Amino acid sequence: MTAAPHWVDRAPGLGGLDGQTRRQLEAIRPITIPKGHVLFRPGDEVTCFGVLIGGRVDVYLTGATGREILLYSITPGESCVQSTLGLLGEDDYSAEAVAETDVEAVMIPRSLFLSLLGTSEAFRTFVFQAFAKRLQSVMQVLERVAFIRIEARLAAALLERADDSGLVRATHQELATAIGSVREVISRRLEILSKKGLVSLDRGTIQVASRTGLAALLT
Amino acid sequence: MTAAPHWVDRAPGLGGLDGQTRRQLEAIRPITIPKGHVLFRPGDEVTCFGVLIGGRVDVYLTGATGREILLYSITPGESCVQSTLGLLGEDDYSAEAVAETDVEAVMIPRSLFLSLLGTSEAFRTFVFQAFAKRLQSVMQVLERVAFIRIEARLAAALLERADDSGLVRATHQELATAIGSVREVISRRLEILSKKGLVSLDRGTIQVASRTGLAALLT
DNA sequence: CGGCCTATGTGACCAAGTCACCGACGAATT
DNA sequence: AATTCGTCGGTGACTTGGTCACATAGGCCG
Repeated sequence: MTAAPHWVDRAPGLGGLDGQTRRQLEAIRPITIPKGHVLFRPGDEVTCFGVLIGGRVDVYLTGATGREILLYSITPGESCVQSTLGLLGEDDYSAEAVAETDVEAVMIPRSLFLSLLGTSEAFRTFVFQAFAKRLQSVMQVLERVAFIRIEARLAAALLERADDSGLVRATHQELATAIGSVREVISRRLEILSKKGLVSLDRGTIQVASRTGLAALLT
Repeated sequence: MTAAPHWVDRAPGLGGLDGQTRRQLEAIRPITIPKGHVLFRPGDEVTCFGVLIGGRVDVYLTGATGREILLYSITPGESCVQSTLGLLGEDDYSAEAVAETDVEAVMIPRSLFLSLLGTSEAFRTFVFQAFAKRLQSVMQVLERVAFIRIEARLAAALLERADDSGLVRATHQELATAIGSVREVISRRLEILSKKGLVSLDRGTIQVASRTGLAALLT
């Protein structure tokens, strides 16, 4: 039988590790986290540096009124930048992370994390690039929320989430959170899109009828 | 006569440099940039890692319509995280940086920057912490724009900018950009605040009359 | 069937942004 | 002093988006 590759080899950014670093990381056993579990909330103390091996974790910013907005999703091979923030800046978490699927992850303790940063160029690069990527993406979220109108953001979200047959499995609430709006607004927009024949609606799903029609709304 | 301290000693985060690193940095001569100069625009290629020694640089995100929102200000001792993004992530600038005062800065070439990251723990910490700080602050901007109503954001901006006597030197347009809104909305809000007796208005300045009154709007 | 949870629909209203234009002030020039 | 010009601020009409309160409606399970 062929053994599954070790998790270190399943994290794309972690190539080029020297032997010692690799052995230190290999010694850590991945843990599994059930779907729906909240990995951390605002105010939680940061104790580990998390690297995702399988599944998906969504990170949300929560407002005082309970409204939430999706900051980014963490996919396999990516690290949790919120942890980096906390470990380096001594701050607590300011966002909330939810396991959207069952999740497999590696938790690197603070002390090892800090030591690897000093000793391993490859590890450092991994952490830095993850950082850069997240800052970019948070800036993009800000740009969209601040400058792009709902119709365009919604169309983009639908196109992004549609599978091969054009089906989007999401509630209006989920779409609203993803683009930083509220359910009622999304419901109304979707109804307009459906009257235009661009989508058809069903409980829990949206069928994209015309990708080109939606794409025309992106400007 | 007493010589002014070298610029390396005027950058708070750069303590604890080893001798070699320090000498490499000391060899770079600061440059001066006149007030109003645009240091970079979206799409510009990143060539250097900038550290600010004196003055203030504001970094804005610009929307398609020309609307701008202040991402953060760079003050002495701080680095330009946009540069870090570009140097590590191979991306071009996505924001615009404007010298708000005459500015004194040190431009560290890409090659030296990358080499120092590998050889100097102190330099690495400096870069990382700057990174963490900016990501935090961009997330805060997003949180405010997405969740906090204009009145509270404006009150916060006024309190933050008021000098000892409560005077704020800013145009309505500047305040609007700082909090991610538009001039007309700010003008109207300010008029309401002035009718409530919390501020008095003049061309180019706002006099805060009641800090406690403004503070009550922050919730 | 009846309860219950979740998803969605809807009207009224409020908050914020857009557009177009006006007037007021001040500095520089004539 | 009068003219010109650029910046700053005021205003009305309108559109978009968010809030609140409540109404339906489907699906699941006892």
